[in-house]
Amino acid sequence: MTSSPSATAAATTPRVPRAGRPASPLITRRAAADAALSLIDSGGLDGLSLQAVARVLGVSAPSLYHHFRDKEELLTQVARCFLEEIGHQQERWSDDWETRTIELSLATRRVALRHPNAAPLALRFFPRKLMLPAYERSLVDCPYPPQFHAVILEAVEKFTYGSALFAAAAEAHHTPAMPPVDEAHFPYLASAIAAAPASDEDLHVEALRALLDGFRVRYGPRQR
Amino acid sequence: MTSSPSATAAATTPRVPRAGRPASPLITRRAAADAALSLIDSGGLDGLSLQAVARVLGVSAPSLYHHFRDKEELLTQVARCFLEEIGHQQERWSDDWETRTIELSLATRRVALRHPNAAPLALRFFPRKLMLPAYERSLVDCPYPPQFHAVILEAVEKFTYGSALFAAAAEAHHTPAMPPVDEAHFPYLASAIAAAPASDEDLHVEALRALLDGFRVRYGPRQR
DNA sequence: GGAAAAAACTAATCTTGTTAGACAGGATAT
DNA sequence: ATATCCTGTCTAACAAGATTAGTTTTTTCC
Repeated sequence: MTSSPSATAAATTPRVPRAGRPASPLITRRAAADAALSLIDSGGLDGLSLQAVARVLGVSAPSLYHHFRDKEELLTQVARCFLEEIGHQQERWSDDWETRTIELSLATRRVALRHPNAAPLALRFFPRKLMLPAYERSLVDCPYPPQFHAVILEAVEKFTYGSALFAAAAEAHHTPAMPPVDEAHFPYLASAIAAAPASDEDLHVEALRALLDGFRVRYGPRQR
Repeated sequence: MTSSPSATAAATTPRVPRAGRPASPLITRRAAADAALSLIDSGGLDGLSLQAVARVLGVSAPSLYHHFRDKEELLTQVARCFLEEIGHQQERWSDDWETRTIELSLATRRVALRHPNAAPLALRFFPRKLMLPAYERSLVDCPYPPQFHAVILEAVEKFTYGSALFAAAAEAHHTPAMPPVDEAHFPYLASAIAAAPASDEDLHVEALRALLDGFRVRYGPRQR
């Protein structure tokens, strides 16, 4: 965005060292975090080195320390980018509470799958402060009494991130979500898998719907 | 357990180098993983070095490579220890499906909180193969029709690990599960927190109960 | 115009994962 | 018994990478 076009050019060309303070900064926290995220996507979380980030930006590694206290702080920023992307998944969100809850949960899962290597960062550097508006938004039109709001928030959030993180981990390690199951040893499990929803996303939504049904029966108005 | 008492003694005494093959191996995969887990508990995941593990065992770092291909493989073993501990949390598990499901979920959460720094390993190196018996056990007496088993498994597992991992992360970083919330900006959220269950564990159980209620209403026998 | 701060650089350090190759005690087969 | 091989450890050395120190140039602000 704000980064000059020369920045990306410098990535391919061997970096030509410059001296002194440049007219406009070569590094922004934003650009560095974007570069890092992109490198993590392609090379894994452990594979990320400050040198690599610096190379993309066309600067030397120690220069990054002018913008970040240490690598941790850069990763914090990456986590922030990651979580922001969830909000940008959809132009408009549904007005119906249940529908919107499902939309948000799915969006989270999709972003995790788009950045499987970076997803664990969301766990390490979860910026709760930044999430507060989202929580508030989700409660404003929540159709259940306030004394149940905390439980509802907890249940939806933890299920959503649990699902997203595991899906990301499976994707990152190129392992199936479930290994081949010997029907002789595990007959119940085998038939459970055989009868499972076609796509993992369908499975996710169906599980979430069960939870939402639970809210209705447990916290909703008594029928009759 | 199997490790000789001299092993722990060597941790304090400066290691006296020995030559050649010892009568009985100084290193076992088990002892190494235990040592690593313990070091991770006290010094964090990033703080773990092979040298430190070796020091505890009273050997030199490269010796570990005779038992593990690389650090990853050691960490895999640590994750295995971690997950095993969940099963050892309770002597006997309830015969009632719902009760046992809650017991297992809570046990998972507690182990995560006992090893908050190690918990993320469960995500990176989830040994699905080893979990199969647990899945099967959980389905044998599941009171719902088989076509719903996959969804039920998914929902319970993902919520459980989501909750456990986030609780662990909060504990590891010494940050509260929820930051102080400005009542003026986020009135709904503020009152949700004020009315939340007293303990985080109560919150966890209550959320899980909502999910279990959801299964009942969605997959149980139609009333009337 | 000069001072101070900003933003980059180079050089150097230190920790760590990992590899290579040596060595010695136990196990096994003759 | 003895020669041989295997095993489990060691020491030495490397390469990568995070981080610190100190330098230099340019911009900005008075």
